[in-house]
Amino acid sequence: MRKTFLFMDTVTNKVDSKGRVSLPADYRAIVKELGSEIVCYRSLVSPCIEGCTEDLLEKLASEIEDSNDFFSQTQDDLTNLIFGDAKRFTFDSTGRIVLSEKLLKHAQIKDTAVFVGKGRKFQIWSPQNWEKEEERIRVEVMKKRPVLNTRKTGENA
Amino acid sequence: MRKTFLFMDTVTNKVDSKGRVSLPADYRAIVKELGSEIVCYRSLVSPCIEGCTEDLLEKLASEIEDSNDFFSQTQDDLTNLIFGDAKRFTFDSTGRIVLSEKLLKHAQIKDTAVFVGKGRKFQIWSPQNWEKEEERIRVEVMKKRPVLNTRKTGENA
DNA sequence: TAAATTACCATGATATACCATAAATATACA
DNA sequence: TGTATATTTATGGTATATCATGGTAATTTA
Repeated sequence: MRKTFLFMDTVTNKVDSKGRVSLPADYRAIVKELGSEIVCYRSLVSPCIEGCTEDLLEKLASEIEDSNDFFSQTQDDLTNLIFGDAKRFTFDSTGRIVLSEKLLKHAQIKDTAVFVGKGRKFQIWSPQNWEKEEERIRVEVMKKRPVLNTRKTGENA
Repeated sequence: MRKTFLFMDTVTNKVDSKGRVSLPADYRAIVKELGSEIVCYRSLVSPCIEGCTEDLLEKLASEIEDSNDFFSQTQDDLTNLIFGDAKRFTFDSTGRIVLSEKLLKHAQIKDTAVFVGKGRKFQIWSPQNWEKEEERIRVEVMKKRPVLNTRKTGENA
């Protein structure tokens, strides 16, 4: 039995004319082993699709429910946005899901999708947008690096 | 029920044309006993590959998850950088992993890999780069410990 | 019944698991 | 202490399984 469930790595797959795309095998293995399902929604801040297991959304819902934080209203609103947008995506026997026109348009994906692991979540980008985003992140993280290095879990790499 | 799990020592192994390389036996023993897997990613600051057990990344994921909120931009950047680059590496019955072209290129490794233990993590260097790095570290340490630097020959330093 | 959606099959490319041998290390024994 | 033997480890080669992807059949739905 596996102990860890992390979406990792960056994988580029083709998207056919029907919006079909193979979910990376590693991702499928996680979903299968958790007995969960994949949920996708439009990222609130970036031109990309965001995905996670249904488990995680459930956890998020519970947290909001149990929270007595006065300032959680913002997060509550954001959560509503996501749940309003999210949709389950089951993959067929060959491991493909069919992304909707709405999602593809938001991420500006035509015939190629880039899956980017984010631990509990993952993102799906167009190659062009991901290239830009990767560069932005690199610059951003380098700026904050000294701060990160003081953290116990901070990578020195 | 082992007490300590530390990657130690420096081991040099061959890398074949397919990127296959034997993980040092001691490293394998740790992974096996933890029931975990090896995860590797490009070092952000050095021309080398970094590795650790999946457990460690899992812990990191949980900490990020708990410390920041679900929608934090900082969290987004961090997770993209770390998990987007990291990849699981399972070794076969003979103890080898297959390093990706991306990792090998970053570390400038051709046919020889140097494994360097770093406790919870380890690094993989090309012989040339490791030689330089070792020298750099030596100089750095000496700067910070002038007392030790009374001897002119730093052979045993 | 036409269109759209979903499930299944086929195939080439790639990655992975396995086998055999060589080298290195540890162990046993004289 | 030195030599022989056993055991673990490293490495080259190859068979096998997996994966991504194009195509098609079955099913739904409008």
